[in-house]
Amino acid sequence: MNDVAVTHPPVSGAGPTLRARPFRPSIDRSSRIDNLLSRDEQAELAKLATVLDYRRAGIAIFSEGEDAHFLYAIDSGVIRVSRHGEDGSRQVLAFMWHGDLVGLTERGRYVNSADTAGPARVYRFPLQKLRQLLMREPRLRLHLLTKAVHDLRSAQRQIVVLGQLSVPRRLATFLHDFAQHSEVYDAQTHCLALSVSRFDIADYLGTAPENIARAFTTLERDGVVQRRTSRVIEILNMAELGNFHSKWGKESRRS
Amino acid sequence: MNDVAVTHPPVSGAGPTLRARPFRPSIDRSSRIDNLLSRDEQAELAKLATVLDYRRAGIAIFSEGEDAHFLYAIDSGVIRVSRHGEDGSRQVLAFMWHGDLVGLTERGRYVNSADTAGPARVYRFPLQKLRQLLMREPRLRLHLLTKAVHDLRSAQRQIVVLGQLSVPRRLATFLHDFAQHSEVYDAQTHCLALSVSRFDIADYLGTAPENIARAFTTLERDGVVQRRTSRVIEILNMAELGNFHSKWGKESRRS
DNA sequence: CGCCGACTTGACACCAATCAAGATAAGTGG
DNA sequence: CCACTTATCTTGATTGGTGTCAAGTCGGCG
Repeated sequence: MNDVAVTHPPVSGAGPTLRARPFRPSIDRSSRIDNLLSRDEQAELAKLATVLDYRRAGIAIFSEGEDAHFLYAIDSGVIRVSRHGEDGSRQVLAFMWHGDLVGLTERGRYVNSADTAGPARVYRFPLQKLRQLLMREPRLRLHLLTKAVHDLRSAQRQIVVLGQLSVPRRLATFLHDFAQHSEVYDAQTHCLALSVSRFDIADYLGTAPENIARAFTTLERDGVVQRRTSRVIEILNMAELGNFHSKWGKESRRS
Repeated sequence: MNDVAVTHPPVSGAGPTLRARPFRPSIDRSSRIDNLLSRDEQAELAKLATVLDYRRAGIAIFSEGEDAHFLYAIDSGVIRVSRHGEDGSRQVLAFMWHGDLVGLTERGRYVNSADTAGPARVYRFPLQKLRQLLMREPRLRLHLLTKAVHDLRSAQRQIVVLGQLSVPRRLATFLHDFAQHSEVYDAQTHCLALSVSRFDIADYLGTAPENIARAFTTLERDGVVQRRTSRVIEILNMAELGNFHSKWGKESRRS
């Protein structure tokens, strides 16, 4: 019944009944969406945007292989970007936050899948009109280039994490990254509210949920974190979490 | 003595004695460098370019953390893009080929290191002048955006490889990708000339050289490849090489 | 209050990391 | 051109980390 979205349906395909609502260029949290863009450009973008509200976790925004008609910009919530194997395996490529763009395509089709990791609001832009706007507004390209380069750096970092680090160290890195987002980290209490499941973390770090639990135990034993509940983690030593080459790491080999 | 480059020195820092030589917009192999660019734009780019010739493998083009002054476009050869751990470990992020751009930066510094995996020729563009040109030529941004998005897809693919696949399957994927480049793959004889060492492959696939050798043995046992020499691989079953989810794969788990 | 899913812990097998050593190829100097 | 030196590659043996199956605990929701 309430399983999906609301005021503006998130069903894929161009919904004829969608009511376009302007998206707010400047909200309390500094919107990274519209950095670099002038007022006019923002206004033009806003005319294209549709607001989608997702009520709960696990709702598909789009799936890999589908014909791509939209680009999505996240307003609030956390979006999982993932890729699925035909055997049922899943690799979470990234968790996306406020200001991030989602909807990477290749030859007109989505390369990845995206779904909600919890309640979320996103802006939806029709690719066709976005392309036209892109032709008219060269500055918008620079903006997209900045976004793409940012995502590229993140992806490369994840390659290093998966290629070099042990599971406990991967988890430490993940927690460190997650704690950079004030939506889920309270710097006062040093408490991190995980908005994703152990399955999500496991699929993001290329391992199994059981190993995530074990890795938490390891980190607790070494005194860098403390589980308040399974979803609320108190961070005792943030510096150690972010330190790639502290203990638990795999080791090197010579060239 | 001859350890480094030639007609146009590759030493970092703006070399005052460098002689700018126009780079050829269209060479025999379809140059992916200048797709989407008009003649005028190509000409402008050419005026900025310096040609660097690297004679042998292992020469650093730039290193992570350095102040970034140049963007590099590969003409011929294979370039390793990698990141180093303070413990001596190395993760090869990508092998770059003719037409690829190298020199990702963050806040004015190179994020990665790049060095030659063999003799190579690259074009070098001063970032300062490139930025000016970028302001004047909006189409160039679209070109760079295309490149960045391409690299992003490649990086995401590598995340899946490292996160999901066993070492033999990773090697199979690597060989499949390498064989897409006609510079090193002879479609007639089905022979792949590896221009990189076992160390390079190991660091690219997040494992050790010994395991690469073992993975080769596995692939041979299953009849998909055959080592002619350690650097020349005959490919017996290309389809199987590219099939992510054939045998040797790790398995799934449910959500 | 009780069911159910998410999380955790334990046991065990297996893949991969590591150390050691031998085989092959390549580069160097006589 | 050959002999020597050296790096690269391969194989073996052993250990440790992680995948996997199984069971138990915790917490939330009906």
